[in-house]
Amino acid sequence: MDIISQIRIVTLQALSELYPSGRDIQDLQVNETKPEFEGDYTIVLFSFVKSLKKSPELLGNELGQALVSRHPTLFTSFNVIKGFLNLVVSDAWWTRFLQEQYANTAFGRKGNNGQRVMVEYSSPNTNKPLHMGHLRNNFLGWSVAEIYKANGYKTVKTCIANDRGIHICKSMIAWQLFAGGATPASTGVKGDHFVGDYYVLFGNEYKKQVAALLAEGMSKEVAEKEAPIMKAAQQMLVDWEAGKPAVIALWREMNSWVYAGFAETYKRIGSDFDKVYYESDTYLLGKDLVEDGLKKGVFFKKEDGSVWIDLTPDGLDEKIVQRKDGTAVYMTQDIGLAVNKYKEFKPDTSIYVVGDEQNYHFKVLKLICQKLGLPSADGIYHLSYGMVELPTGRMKTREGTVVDADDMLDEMIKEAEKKTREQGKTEGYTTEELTDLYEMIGVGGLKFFLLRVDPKKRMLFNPEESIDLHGYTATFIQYTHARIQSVLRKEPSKIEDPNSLENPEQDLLLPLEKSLILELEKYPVTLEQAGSEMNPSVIAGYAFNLAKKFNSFYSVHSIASAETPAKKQLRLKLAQLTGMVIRSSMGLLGIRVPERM
RNA sequence: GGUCCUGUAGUACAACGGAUAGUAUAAGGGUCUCCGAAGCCCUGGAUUCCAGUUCGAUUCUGGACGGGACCA
Repeated sequence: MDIISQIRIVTLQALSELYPSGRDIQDLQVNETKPEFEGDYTIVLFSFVKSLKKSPELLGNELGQALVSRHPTLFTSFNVIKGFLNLVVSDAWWTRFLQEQYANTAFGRKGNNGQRVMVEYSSPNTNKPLHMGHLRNNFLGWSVAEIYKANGYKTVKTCIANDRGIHICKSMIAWQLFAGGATPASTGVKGDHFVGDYYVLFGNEYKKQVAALLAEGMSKEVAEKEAPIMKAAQQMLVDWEAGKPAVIALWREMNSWVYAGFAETYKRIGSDFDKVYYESDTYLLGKDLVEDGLKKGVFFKKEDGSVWIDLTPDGLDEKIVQRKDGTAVYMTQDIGLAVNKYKEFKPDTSIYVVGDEQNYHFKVLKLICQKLGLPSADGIYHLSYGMVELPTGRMKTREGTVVDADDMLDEMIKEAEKKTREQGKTEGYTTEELTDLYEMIGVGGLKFFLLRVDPKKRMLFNPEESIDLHGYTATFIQYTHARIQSVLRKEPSKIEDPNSLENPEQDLLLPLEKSLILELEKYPVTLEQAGSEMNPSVIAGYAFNLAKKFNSFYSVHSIASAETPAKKQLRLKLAQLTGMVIRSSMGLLGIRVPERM
């Protein structure tokens, strides 16, 4: 059990025995002691001085006295300052913790809890390549799934490919008009970029046509509707829905180019899915649910035949769920897909990693599902993340201000190579090992940069800063790992002698050793917190702090030539566990760590 | 018009209602005859404003002013 829980339990016990009157104390706070005071953990006394009718000082002293005398193996001493009871945890407790965990490769991970979580993320449109926003989405979704896995859940990673609709028709029309039969293979252009280029061409041509119509005296509104290329795209969408073979064939082919392109990028960033849904399969879903909802009286029909739900009692609006022509809206599809997901995987929780511009949509989705009485409804959770902005403002595809994912990855890897060369520590590496190392540093750096921020917050992406390899970065942590492995490699005497740590009187823990152990001990709790908050940035912050603590420790105390054999064993174990926890926590972010760099 | 999110050093990010608000960057200084200096150590700067709740507010409530998103 983790130390804070343990302290909480013994404290509650002591309190109820000392003061039978105040048994129902709930808000017991156990915090880390601030560095300027003596102690490891602190109990905040203010919250229950009132109910016990004692001064904080008296209460603190009585409680501290009781804790130290009843649990001599846990606490060695205490002090009371104002309303704070500071407890010193015994070195023996910390060394026993280290002894028990240093070889535990699954440290922090939980066993199967029987719960199932589905995480939908990535979900790209198939008409253009991925950009920074998609990367934040991918990294988040993948990492949250891994964090759940580590917390004992069964996870299903899923993705919905938005493979149909007007956007892809625009690329298709432009390709027909301007490509002259060119393909990714014939041009050597990556498939998603290739198709994206035609999407841009469509936009340019459309602008030209609208301008021409305006010059003829047409109003802006009419011109935007009448531009021939737009009409052609809309016709193509109609033909697609009618299943016209030539259109379907072209659609298939262009999508296949895009998928090939995506596959390359996914491979590079390590994204994977257990199940991919396609909008072309799901866009008609949900129609029978509309019928069902009408029957149940959850929905109502307007005079024009459109179907709505009234959410004004819930503080929202009326929301359309089926158009008057009987076609589905996004909401209906999403309900249908939610039902399908539930049928196939029975998740207890179904997480959607989608940008915060869709907060309203998901609120409504969940509410409708609940009103329909769908079993999946309560498990729906929108993991909403903020937009990625550039120093120049928001990214806009149409204004060409997007940062392309592939370009950014290339740049990061190039920078990693440059800096690694400057360091000149890679003697004896093969070419493949070098390539792998550059990717590890480059891709890892980008992932860390995007994951270190609380997901729900908007974040600023500054390309200059993102390629920095110092400070709060993946590289710093990777470096720490490499250096730990270097020490362990050089240390010929194996870690052994399980009893060597049980001599606390002789070998007190030094402050830097202790602070490192305390940090290591927090890993399981941190992992739980990251899971319950669905927040990988918690892990990122933890891994950084851990690396920092190790570096501080390492720069002062020698491992190889420790003062005593027992100290050496202790430090070797510390180093080994630190290395393992770094690897494990970075792994949850999808970031690999090198043995050397 | 309505709903929701958000405001912390020059910049980017932290802080279950708890002690003197942390960290990174950027300035400057120190540090490799000794396990990896992509490191370590030292030195300055911030809670938008006004009320309220509380022993205690960056945190909770209301308002003002900024920033952002969504709904028709």
